[in-house]
Amino acid sequence: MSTFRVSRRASEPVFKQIAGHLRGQIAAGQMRYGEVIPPERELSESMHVSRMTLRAAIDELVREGLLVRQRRRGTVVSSMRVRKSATIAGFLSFSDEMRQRGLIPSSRVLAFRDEIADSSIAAQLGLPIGAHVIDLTRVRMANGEPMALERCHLPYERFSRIMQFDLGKESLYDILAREFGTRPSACEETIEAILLERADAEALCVRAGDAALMVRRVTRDERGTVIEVERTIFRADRYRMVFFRQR
Amino acid sequence: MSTFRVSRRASEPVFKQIAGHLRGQIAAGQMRYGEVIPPERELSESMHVSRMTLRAAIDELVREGLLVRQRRRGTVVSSMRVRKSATIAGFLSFSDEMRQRGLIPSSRVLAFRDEIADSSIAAQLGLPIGAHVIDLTRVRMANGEPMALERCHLPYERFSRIMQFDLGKESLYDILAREFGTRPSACEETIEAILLERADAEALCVRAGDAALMVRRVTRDERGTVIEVERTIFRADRYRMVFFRQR
DNA sequence: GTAGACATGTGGCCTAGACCACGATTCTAC
DNA sequence: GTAGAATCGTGGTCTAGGCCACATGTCTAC
Repeated sequence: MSTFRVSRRASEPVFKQIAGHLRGQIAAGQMRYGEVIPPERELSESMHVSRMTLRAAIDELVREGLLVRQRRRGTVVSSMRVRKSATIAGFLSFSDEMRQRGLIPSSRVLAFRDEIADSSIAAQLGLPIGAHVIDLTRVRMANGEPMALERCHLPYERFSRIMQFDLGKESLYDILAREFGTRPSACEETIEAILLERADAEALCVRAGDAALMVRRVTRDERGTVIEVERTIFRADRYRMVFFRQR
Repeated sequence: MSTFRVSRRASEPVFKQIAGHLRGQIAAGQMRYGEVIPPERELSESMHVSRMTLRAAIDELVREGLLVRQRRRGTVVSSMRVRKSATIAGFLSFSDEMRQRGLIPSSRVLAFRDEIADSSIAAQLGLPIGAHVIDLTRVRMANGEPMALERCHLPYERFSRIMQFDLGKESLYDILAREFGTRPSACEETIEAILLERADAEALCVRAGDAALMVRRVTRDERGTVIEVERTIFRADRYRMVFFRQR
C-alpha cells in the first residue's frame, strides 16, 4: 500500500500518523467507498506497528464516520460524504464562521454593562439571585449587513476584567481564550422560530412581523461550568442552520 | 471503592461493565462533580484489570462527557449535566419522540403516491432525472393536535413495496427497519424560519403568516446511501429544537 | 448428495508490561 | 532563603502477544 512509513521520532503519535495517512488515502480515492480495507493484522504488520496501535487509528476514523467496522467481514470505507466537521464548526465564533464563508464580520455594540441578573439568567449561570452579570448586546454583521442580534450574559465576578476590551472589534471567544484561558467546550442550544417585534426588527433592518430564528445557548468550559448564556436572533432570510448527525 | 467486581464470564465485555459501574457511581453522587477520580493505575489494580482495559472504560465516559481527562492532573468528573443523549435522540422517529414526551402520536396521510422526481429531489436522492419517487405527505399529530407537516420522498425502485403499508398507523422508520432491514445512520439537517402560507397553515390549524420552523433533512443508511429526503414544517408554538454539542 | 464436524479469518476484547512528556514537589547546594 | 536539580506521579502512547465469537467455507463420513 504505497511507501508510507510511520516516524517514531515525530511530535505526532504513531496512531495519529496512521489515521492521517488512511484519511488521505480515502480522500484521494485510493480506497473507494464501500471497499473493504485490509484486515487489521495485515495492516499492522505491513506498517510495523502493533495491532492495538493500528486499531487506535482505525477507531479514530470510525468515530469520524469514514470507516465502518463489520464483524467477521472487515472494515469498509463508508460512503458518507459528510463528516463530523459540523460538530466542530459548532464552536466557531460568529466571526470565524463568517470569515469561513468569505464574509467580513463586524459588530455594533448596543449594550455592554454590568447589571443584576434576573432569576432566569442567574439560574442558568448557576449564580445566586441578585448576582452581577455582564450584559453584552451586539448586532452581528457580515459585509456590513446585519445578520443577527445577539445578547449574552456572563458572570461578572469571573469575567469583570473583560469590560476593558472593545467587543465591537474583537471576538468574545478570542478574549475569553487569551485573557482568561477559557474556551467553550460544550453547549446546549435550543432553536425556535419567532416573529420579530419592532425593536428587534429595527436593529436587524427588517420588517416587524418577519420570521426569524431564535437560538438560546448555554456554553460551558472544560470543567462544565457555565461561562455564558446567550440569546441570538438570526434573520431568516440570511441564516440557515445546518446539522449533521450520526449514530 | 465498594465491592464492585467485574465478571469474566458475562455477556458484557469487562470495560463496559466498568464504564457502567463508574457511570452509576457518578449518577449516585459517590463521585462528585469536579472531583478527581483515582489514578488509572490504582483503579486498574483495585479492579484487577489491565490499565488498557480500564482506559477503554474511561474513554467511553469521556466521550459521553461524564469525565474529563487532564494531563498530569488526573481525570475529573465533569459537571456537565447534559450528555450525548441528544445525538442519539436525533434519530428518534417522530412517533418515538412524542411518546418519549408522554404524548400520543398519530398521523393523517395527505398524500402517498409515486411520482416523477423533480430535479432537486432526484439530485438529493442520487437518482437520474425522470426517476420515480414515493411522495409521502403527512400531518404529524400529538394527542390529536397537529404538530408538524412532513413531506418526504424515497426512491421508488428500492422501496416500492412500502406502498402496501398504512403510514397513518405505523412509523416509517419502523417499516424501513422491519421490511427492508434499513435504518437511518446519519443525516444532515438544515433549519430555517419561515412564515406559513395559507395551505400549510390550514393543514397545521394555525394562521397564515405565523412563524414556523422548516427542517430539511437528508437521511442515509449505514452504507451512506440516501434513503430519504424530507421537509418538515413545525409549528413554532409547539416545537423547539434542542441540540448539544461537545468538542 | 447431504449433514455434520472442522478450519479459517474477521473484528472484539484483554493482558502485563514498557517508555514518554511534563507539571508539581521535594531535595540539595549555595 | 533561594535557585537549580532530581524525583514523582499523572495521563498518553505503544508493544507483542493472547483468547473469544461467529459467519463462512471446506472437508469428511455416511
